[in-house]
Amino acid sequence: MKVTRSDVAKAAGVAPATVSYVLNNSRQISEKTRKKVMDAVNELNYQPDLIARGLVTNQTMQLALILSDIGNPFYGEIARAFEQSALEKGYFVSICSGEGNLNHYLENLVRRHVDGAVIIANPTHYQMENVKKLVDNDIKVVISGNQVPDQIASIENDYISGMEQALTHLSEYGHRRIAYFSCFGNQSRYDTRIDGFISAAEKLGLHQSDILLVEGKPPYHSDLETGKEMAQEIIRRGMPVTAAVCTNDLMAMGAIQEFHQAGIKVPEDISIIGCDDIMLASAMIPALTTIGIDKEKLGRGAFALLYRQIKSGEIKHEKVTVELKVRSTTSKPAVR
Amino acid sequence: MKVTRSDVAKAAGVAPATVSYVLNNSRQISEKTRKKVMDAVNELNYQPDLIARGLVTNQTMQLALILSDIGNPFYGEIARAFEQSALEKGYFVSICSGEGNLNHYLENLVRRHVDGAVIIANPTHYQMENVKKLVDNDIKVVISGNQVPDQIASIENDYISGMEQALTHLSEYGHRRIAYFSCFGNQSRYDTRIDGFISAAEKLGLHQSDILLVEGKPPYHSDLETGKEMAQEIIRRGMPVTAAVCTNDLMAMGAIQEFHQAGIKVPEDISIIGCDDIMLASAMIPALTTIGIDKEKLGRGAFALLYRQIKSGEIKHEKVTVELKVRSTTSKPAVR
DNA sequence: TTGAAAGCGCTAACAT
DNA sequence: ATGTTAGCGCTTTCAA
Repeated sequence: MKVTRSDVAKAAGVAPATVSYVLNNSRQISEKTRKKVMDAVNELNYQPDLIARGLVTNQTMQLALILSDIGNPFYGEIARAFEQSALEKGYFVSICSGEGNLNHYLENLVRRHVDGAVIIANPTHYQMENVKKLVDNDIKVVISGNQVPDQIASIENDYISGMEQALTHLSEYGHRRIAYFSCFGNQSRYDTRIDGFISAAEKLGLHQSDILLVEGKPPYHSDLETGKEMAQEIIRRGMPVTAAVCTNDLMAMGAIQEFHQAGIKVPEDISIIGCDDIMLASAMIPALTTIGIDKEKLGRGAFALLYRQIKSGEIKHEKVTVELKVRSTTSKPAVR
Repeated sequence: MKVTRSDVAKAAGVAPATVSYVLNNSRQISEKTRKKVMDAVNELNYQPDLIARGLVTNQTMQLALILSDIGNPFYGEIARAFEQSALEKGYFVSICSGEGNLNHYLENLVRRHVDGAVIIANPTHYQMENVKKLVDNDIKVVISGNQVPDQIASIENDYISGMEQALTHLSEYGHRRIAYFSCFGNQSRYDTRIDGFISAAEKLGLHQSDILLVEGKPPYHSDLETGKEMAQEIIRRGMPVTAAVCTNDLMAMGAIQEFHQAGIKVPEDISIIGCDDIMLASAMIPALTTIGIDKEKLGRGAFALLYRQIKSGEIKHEKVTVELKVRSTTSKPAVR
């Protein structure tokens, strides 16, 4: 049978409220009473019911982490970091994934009284309007990977710098004709990667006709399959580029595999750069050159931002630095 | 401001309870009243508060998925499948990961009144005793990857068959000296992989002195690093085997990388077999030969088992078939 | 320093 | 067919 506060009160010979007071440290309590209560608590192994508490305090000590796809190791690694730091502060985290249904989740959060939510997801998978509803219901929100209004906290990777590092690296090797494999539409301004790619290309003096933007299609997946399809497109077009930068590592890996199967060598025939630096990027052979995202920092940073907002209401916008990891899928282009 | 049941009742001109009755379909209601209520509900966009409801029904429509490491794509893919099917039935899922702290989580679950929990984790990361506490508190439980008492439902992969398939495959290629890289201790009986390996080796008539069990060390991680270390050990011992089967793909990938760096070719010099068939196993080059686990089936099956138990109390033990995926990290051993 | 009592938003047993 | 009422287990205001 479940032990309640009343059981403890009875055992300790005090009023039920007193038990709450000592457990929450919300009142001066005599040493004697405190001891009586604590003894009973330990004896009965009493743990306050969080649902009941939540009903009155409107605090559930529960956070939601909303992700495009928990099966993607990139999100998995972020989730690990986020969860770890949330746990340290006593929060429970619900991970909400499942591509199409993100809106459904958002509605659920207010009914469940979560204290806060972090959204790290493809912007095409949810509506900002629904996020506003969270805010209206006093649920604190932190977003990554979208254009957000000032009133919503955010944490973003510095993709502009990342793309510049990537293109500079390729340029130094002598690449002039470079593709970008985007999981978004070319007109999308959600993501700064495309802009970063374009402006870096300009800065390096690449001809506009030499850069090739391969765009994604709804529902804008960013997985192995997407990368394969884009590689196929490059092959179909007769290999008009000597290098390609991809939206993420999964797409890069898919592309590499596709090229490999077509007998096109990476990096000899085409250099490939990914983005994210998932754990396996460095383990594959050849090791993937990629724009390294600090997933630990992103996950922990997102929590810190959320926590701060819950505690003090402060809304901040943070930027996380990224660093190109030069490995073995890039090299000088073959002379011809 | 939050809209409550009373607001709806007032707007519809009925008693608060009536609102509950129509929403829950728990009583005969005249069409007229039903319409009045539903109109008010839609007008005000009322959503019953799940915390309040949970307090009285003791049902939270919330499930916990307890995983060793959500950063490991194997678990990520399972989580995706589990979450998907839970969502279809209206459940919310909290993913609890973070290696050392699993016990901490288990305690939390009863305070949060989750309706059920699925544990797919390294048995060394939690105590069965704590699981019993869940059961005592009427939280339904399904476990995978551990030895469970009959009263606890389970879903297991048929590793025995998997190992037999793997060793038969190697044997057909002519391998006689084979290692097993375990993330567990050799004495561990949690996991059927070791047993499966040993009995398959016997069945195939391999000499006991030809098989080499490399065992893990506390805290029994099963990641890239572990695989690397074990590969080093094989190298240090002068390559006494021509093939190795690993506890999971991550370890296999780590091992392959380590061998590669030492100038030992896979599969020419040593054949490697993984286990899990994570998404990237087929994408890497060379593609990984691995014991394929049906993660979709495992995740969905775990939910189905849990759901059934919640609805009818029925406790079942299920076995999921596995299938060796022969790819490119295995070949005939070099003659010498 | 402690106790009593109201109420969080809901369900369900009891009345009408 | 509908309304009234008693809790669920807790926090917190008000009283002593």
